[in-house]
Amino acid sequence: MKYNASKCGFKSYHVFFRNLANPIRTKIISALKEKQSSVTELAEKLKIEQSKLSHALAALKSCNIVDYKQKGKSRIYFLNKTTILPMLKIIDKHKCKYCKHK
Amino acid sequence: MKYNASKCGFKSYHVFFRNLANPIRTKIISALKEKQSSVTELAEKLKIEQSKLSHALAALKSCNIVDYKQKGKSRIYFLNKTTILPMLKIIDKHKCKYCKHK
DNA sequence: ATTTCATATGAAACCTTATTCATATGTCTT
DNA sequence: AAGACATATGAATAAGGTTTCATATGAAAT
Repeated sequence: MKYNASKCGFKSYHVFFRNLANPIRTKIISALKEKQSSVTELAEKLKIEQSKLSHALAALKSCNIVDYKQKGKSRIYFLNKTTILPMLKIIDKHKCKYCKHK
Repeated sequence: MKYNASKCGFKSYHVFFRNLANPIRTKIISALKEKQSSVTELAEKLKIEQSKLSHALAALKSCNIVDYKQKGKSRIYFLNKTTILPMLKIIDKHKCKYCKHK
């Protein structure tokens, strides 16, 4: 995937969704929902190698889904909760509605 | 992509998002937001060939993003507005916030 | 300024998804 | 039941995304 360097990494809906259409990236989101973390912390918690995480985080950041603050050598990534939490809530509700039987 | 035949086509967020991560599918959503339509109508309006649309609609239906009612020979597809409209609204807002300069 | 720790980046290999097109299925009309 | 119209489906190929791994960059400590 190629990421737009400009401030906003998407012009159309599908580019935003594409960013979320990946298991590693959604795992990162779930983790950051609980607690902001450095790449190393995410790597340990999720058992995902560093380079994969960096790639994934770059993608998420390109659409402003996450951001980070530098803290010493580490980058502490945090979730854009304003956008993402209500979004996940909608999906939970949707799932609930159509997957009652599971 | 393979679609789950069971009622609910996704177990994890990224599968739901993956479904929306495609320009044809988001175009269909935009079209259906305005007006429910048959495949032929969509084909004309969006200038997308029938077979592509059928594939795309099958994907969207697998996650209950659209549904249809049979009407004669045609299938009238309609959007699951309950889920999708608020979702798009969140993205619009997000975009607005980060793309002011564009 | 060198080393160490933390993270990012690039490119090839690999894997997944989309497109295409021929054909099948389904529904109505006659 | 045959024909016409509408949509779906399958499979090969094309297109696109992800993983991997080697290397680069950056920040702090010595």
